[in-house]
Amino acid sequence: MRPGEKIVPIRDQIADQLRSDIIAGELAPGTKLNEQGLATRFGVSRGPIRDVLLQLTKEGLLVTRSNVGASVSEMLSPELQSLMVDIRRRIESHAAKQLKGLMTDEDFEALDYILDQFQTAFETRDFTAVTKADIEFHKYLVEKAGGQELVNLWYPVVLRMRMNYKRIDSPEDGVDEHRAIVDALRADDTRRVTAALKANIR
Amino acid sequence: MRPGEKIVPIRDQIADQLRSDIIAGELAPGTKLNEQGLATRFGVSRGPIRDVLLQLTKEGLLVTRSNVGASVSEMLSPELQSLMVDIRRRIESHAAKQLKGLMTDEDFEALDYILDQFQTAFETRDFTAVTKADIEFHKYLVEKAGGQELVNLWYPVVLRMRMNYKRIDSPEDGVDEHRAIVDALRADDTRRVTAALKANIR
DNA sequence: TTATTGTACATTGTCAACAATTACCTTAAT
DNA sequence: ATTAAGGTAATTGTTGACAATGTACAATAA
Repeated sequence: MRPGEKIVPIRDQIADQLRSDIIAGELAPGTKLNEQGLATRFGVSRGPIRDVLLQLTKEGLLVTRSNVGASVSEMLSPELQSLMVDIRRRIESHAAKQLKGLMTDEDFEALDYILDQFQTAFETRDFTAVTKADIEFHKYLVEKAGGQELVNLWYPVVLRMRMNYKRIDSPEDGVDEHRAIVDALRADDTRRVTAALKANIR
Repeated sequence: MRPGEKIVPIRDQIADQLRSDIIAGELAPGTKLNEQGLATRFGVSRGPIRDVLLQLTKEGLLVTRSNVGASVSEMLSPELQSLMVDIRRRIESHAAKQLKGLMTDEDFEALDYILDQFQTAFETRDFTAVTKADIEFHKYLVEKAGGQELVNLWYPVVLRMRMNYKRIDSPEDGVDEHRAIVDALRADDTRRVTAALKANIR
């Protein structure tokens, strides 16, 4: 197989799809997810669907009650929301420290590519794609800094934060903010990276 | 049915068992978990086992590779470990704030009961039970303060922290530290609660 | 009318068989 | 001896059928 050609298990694809739907608000909080329905929709049996529902439940996007099923989580209380922001900042600040002297040309190339997608998505008003690119950008840094381990901690926090945003407050200056982060990373200036991240996370 | 008599699904019981084994160190990092083996051991089919493995993977205790299987996670790096401590303190400090004026007599009764178990477990040198009681204590507070939502965020952090402890450093004065927390809660003194929690989390 | 009980239906939980993928071991060539 | 290729066994992924549970509604009694 050609290197770089990666195989994505169907269950991950289904999970991505549902995550997008939830974050984009197409599945409103409280919406009940029927296993058989999803199975038919995605053309698989209920087995993989159950895996996906369990996964999204652990990520905080769904709430599952025994023998009843899964439904989309309600919005976070303001208190929890600000706690999430706080924790996410902590994690990414931590990542910024670890990244000192670690970024390679390939990394910057990858980040630039993600930012291009971000820009395009923003210009075409595809806010779902904007959100995905935004998450992808930060995820790249978090993974680079702390590996899958850190991503696993960080991911549920971001998802829960994103769930609470309306599509309207997609930041006009999101691209600039992210470019500021990349610039600070290029300068290998941890303090500036941290500051740029804090400004971007809200 | 009498209230308080709760039904625990077998899959949760299996998950609890495996969690204990991992945290107690009986399943060393890197140990591969065989689905069929676990199924036979617990007398169920592979279905529920797969659910459990996926769950523990999301909690960070296991690492799963596609088409290969699940194995016990490796220890955290010192950097990640201290980040975990930091985040856990943030969460429980947040909980402390929310608990102001919220604790009832029933709550204190429940906490005292957990502490009794803690004491007994410690005296009989059952360190697995000590750990469970310890986690149960903090979990009670976190859930009371922020509901299942907050527990879902907090739980993986605690589990990953606990995994890295040897049984030897089971604190001699764990009981006292927890009594201090309860006392501060009784006095409804948020600052003291926070301080007591911070001292206990390490 | 209201509360309760029983019944039918829909949905989730579990299971065992089958398919797909990976890991291991044997064999052969350099 | 080392490495590569092939085949076999073990393991995970998926499926459809069946069991267990919960929900909704209708019938009944207070």
